[in-house]
Amino acid sequence: MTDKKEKILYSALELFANGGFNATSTSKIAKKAGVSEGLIFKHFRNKKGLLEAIMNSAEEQITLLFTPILIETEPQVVIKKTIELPFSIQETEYNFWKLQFKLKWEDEYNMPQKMEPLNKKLTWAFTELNYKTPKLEAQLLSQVLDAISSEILKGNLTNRTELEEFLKVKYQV
Amino acid sequence: MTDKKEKILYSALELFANGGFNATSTSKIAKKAGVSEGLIFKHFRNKKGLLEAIMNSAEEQITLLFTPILIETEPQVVIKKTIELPFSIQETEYNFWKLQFKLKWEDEYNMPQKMEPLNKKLTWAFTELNYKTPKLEAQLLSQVLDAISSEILKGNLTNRTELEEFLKVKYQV
DNA sequence: TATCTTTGTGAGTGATTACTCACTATTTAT
DNA sequence: ATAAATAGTGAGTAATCACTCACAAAGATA
Repeated sequence: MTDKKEKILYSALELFANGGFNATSTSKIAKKAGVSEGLIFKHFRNKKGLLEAIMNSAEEQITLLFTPILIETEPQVVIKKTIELPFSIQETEYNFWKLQFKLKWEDEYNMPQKMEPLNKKLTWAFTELNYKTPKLEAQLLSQVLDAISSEILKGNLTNRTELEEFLKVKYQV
Repeated sequence: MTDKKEKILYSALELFANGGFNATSTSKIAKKAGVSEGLIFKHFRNKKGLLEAIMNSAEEQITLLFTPILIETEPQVVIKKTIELPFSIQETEYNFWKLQFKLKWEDEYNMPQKMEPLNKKLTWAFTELNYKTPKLEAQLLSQVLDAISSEILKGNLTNRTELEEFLKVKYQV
């Protein structure tokens, strides 16, 4: 990966995440990246290919986040680590996740099945802990974390640590 | 409000909600509405004015939804009615709310303070019911409902009634 | 009926769009 | 050292964009 190719990807990510895909022109991206507009099409074929190049790394990123939870054998720790997920997002990764969450509203990129492995594991954890309806408990918790992640990324959440502690107390983890 | 003006608004809403504001051209709107493109600008000045005309009715719609909860005096009923909110959205209103939720990701239209009255009322209800941290409970519940609304509007929620019942049992309402 | 206002049209505008292509500069392989 | 492959440029293109404007039709008012 050349330096300029990386700069294109990075600039596109920031512009797509904050302004949206359609509102971001290839000329803007080129300008921000400090390259000629033509180079974008050399490296990524077309504008959509540039978005897909960004999206492709999402798969790995999600795996990276989920793995420590999926290999956990203690049900309480599974829930604890899941709660910690949205609060562990680094600020340098905000643009990346902002784009992911935004794109979930586009039919083409809305892939709810990506959450399935985590949901399965959570259902198992709640079963182990003798919750009456573990499947619904898992669904609820993952929705809570989706909402919290959204609020964090939008910059609306002022009481992060307070909320994290509250959830841990609620689930006794 | 003339017939054609309404047709423009309705067509724009559907296209904005499903394709996004920037991806929807004024010529597409005119075509769908069966009017000349120029009429859009006669009625709404510019494309953004058209979006704002749609957004203006959001204020009233939210008030309409919140009022029955805000005037409620029984804390348990406040929580019950709040839980019922996302499940009471009519399918004919999906496009409208889809657009609202999408726009929450745009800085210009992200207005978290719109939820404040409901949050205040929920905090009061949880206080009455002797919850230890009523403010956080209110925050959590409204986030849950935000997430559920999103899933419904995206078409990802297959077990609506089951989830609604589960929440009511959880909050004993 | 005559006049004024509102509603509506559609061709035309300059600006911007995503993308191409002929070309040059720089690496890499032999 | 030379050839081939890759990285990079920037002017150019057709299509589309939001928007304007001169004008016509329809309604309201007098």
